[in-house]
Order: sequence, then structure tokens, then C-alpha cells
Amino acid sequence: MPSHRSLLPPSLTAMKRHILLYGLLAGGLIALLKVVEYRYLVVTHSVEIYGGLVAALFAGLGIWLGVTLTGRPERIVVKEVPVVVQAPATFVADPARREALGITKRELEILKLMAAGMSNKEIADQIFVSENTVKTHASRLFEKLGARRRTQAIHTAKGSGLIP
Amino acid sequence: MPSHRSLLPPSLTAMKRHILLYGLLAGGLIALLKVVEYRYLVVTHSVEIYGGLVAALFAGLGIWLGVTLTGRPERIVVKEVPVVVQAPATFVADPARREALGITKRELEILKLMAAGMSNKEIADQIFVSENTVKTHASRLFEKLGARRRTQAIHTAKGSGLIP
DNA sequence: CAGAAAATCATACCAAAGGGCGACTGCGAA
DNA sequence: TTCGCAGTCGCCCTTTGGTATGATTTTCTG
Repeated sequence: MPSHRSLLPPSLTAMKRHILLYGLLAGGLIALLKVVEYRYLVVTHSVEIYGGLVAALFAGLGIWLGVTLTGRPERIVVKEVPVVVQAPATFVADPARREALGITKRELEILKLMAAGMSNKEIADQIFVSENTVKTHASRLFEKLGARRRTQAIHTAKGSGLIP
Repeated sequence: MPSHRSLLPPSLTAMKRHILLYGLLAGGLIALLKVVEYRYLVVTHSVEIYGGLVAALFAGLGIWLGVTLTGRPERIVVKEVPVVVQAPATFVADPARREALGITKRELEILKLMAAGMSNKEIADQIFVSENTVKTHASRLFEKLGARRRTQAIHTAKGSGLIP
């Protein structure tokens, strides 16, 4: 069960804190001005000074508030930097081309191992079948690829995008 | 020759414009308040309302100023744009790699034809030599490539960049 | 030019590759 | 259940590939 801290999002709680602070400051300032007003200003200066003082104070406060409270949404400037990426050495194309030629998964598997330079015996040992089975798969593979030799099969398979 | 627009950076000119605007607004407001003061407020309300009005106005102005003037900080997000570089379909590398392995030109020629799926006999007919000669070249080629079969030779040769 | 390297060819032998045929099993679609 | 496909395996035979060895010729290169 997730911990219960606040149902309000953090930005809202922060704003609440700021508003409270603002109110307190405003109250304090007004009280201060009240005191000042009756002690010196009204007797020696005009209302303009009083207004200017208040204006300056609240302008400053507003600026601070504007900068602080409205958690400035940073402008995200996306700088696009070209990065040279090596062409996909991965090679992903399989199913479509394979099926188009009627080549089974097993046959393709043998094709890949053949292309890796393995003999029929090595392939047989690798995939745990007899050498005869590998030969059978290879034969059918050659037929489907129109090849008479394994080297030719590899060559045309590469041309067809069956193998990298 | 570059065009002469302004010697000041754009941010400074913008700030100047803002300050000017601020001054004009302040002046206008004070003038407005002056008019209002002598017409209604002084006779019907106390100084508190005047001060509050000024405070509210300048606070709002300050907020607007704070938000507007201090241009929101930019966060520069570096986005890496992948540029796919097509693998060189050209393939130019020959002499260096070939010599490094001690492979002769003739042997490389036979290697390429082998990779094209040709039989020893076909290669022999192609380059007008006997099949035995092709076999000899092939044997030495395998030895230099550390291969036991032609498919393996093709595979390792491709890995060495000898053939595309 | 002499020597080395490369290219050529032959003969013999063995291993690997490939084709043809038949057979069996497991699995999924009709 | 039947049918067909994919996968498996064996046997026999032919072709191709690969090694070994030796020899001759061409082509560079010092």
C-alpha cells in the first residue's frame, strides 16, 4: 500500500505555502506602515510618499513573487545534434523472405550454419541431428534456392536477403 | 560586411524596452491615482484604501514584471538525431589486406569466384586454366586463411574484408 | 642475369558434398 | 480421424572438393 502524504500535488502545496507567506508579509507590512504613518509621515510628508513607498515595496514583492511563485516553466530547447550511427549490422529480415521462398525454419538454420563455413558433420553435431538429416535439409534448400552447391546457395541467399 | 543592427545583445534591448514600459505604466498609474485621489477617494475613504490599491496594482505589476522580464530559464536538451550511414556498398579494400595475409592476386581472384558460388570446374573454365590449377590455388588459399573448406574460407575472408 | 615468387599442370588418393529413394514420427488443419 | 507437411534418419551412389607431391613455366626483382 502506498504511503499517504498529501493528496495534493507538490506544486499546489508549494503554492499554498507561498500564498500564506505572502499574506503574512502583506499583513506585517500594512501594520508597519500604519505605525509609521501615525508617527512621522502624515505630519511631515504628503500622501505621495506614502503611496510611492507602498508601490515600491509591493512592486518588489510582486517581482519576487513573480519570479519565485510561478515556478518558471523552463523553456525546453531541443538542440538536435547529428550522431553518426553505423548501419544496422544486426540484420533483422527473416520471416517474409523465407516464407516467400517456401524455406522452412530448419532449412534456414542449416543455411546460416553453412554460411558460417561449417561442414555437414559439424552442423549435425551442432543441432543434434544426424549428418544425413543435414544433407536432406541441404538438398531441399538447394532445390528451393535453385542452387547446385552450398557456396552457390549461400551466394544467392545473401542476394535474397535471407542471410547477412 | 555584416549588417549593423544593434551593438547590444538582444536580451539587453528587451530589458530596456521592459524598463521603459514599466516607467510609462508607473507614471500613468500615478497620474491616474492622482486624479482619482482628488475626485473621490480622499473625501470618502481613508488612506488605507489608497495604499491597498497602490499595493495591489504594483504587486500585480511586479508579478507580471518578474515573470516577463526574467525570461524563463532555458533548458537545453541535447537530442541526438541518429544519422544512419549506409554501409559502403562500394567496397574498395583489396591490396593491403591481401598482402597482409600473403595472398596472391590469382588466389584472391579464385576466392571471389568461389564466393560467387562457382565450382572448381566453372572457375577453371572462366579463367582458362585447368581444374587442377584451381584446386592448387584453392588449397594454398585455404592454408593462408586457416580454412578447411571453401565455405569457411569465404566466411573468414569476408570477416577479413577481403571480399564484400 | 639469377633467384624467388607466382602461376601452371598432372596424378593419385581420400573426404566431403550432393542426389535419389524410401521410411518413420509428430503435429496441426481440414 | 485423415491428410499433409516438416523433420528425422538410413543406404547407396556419383560428383565435387581438398590434400599431397612433384614438375614446368612465367614473371618479377635485386
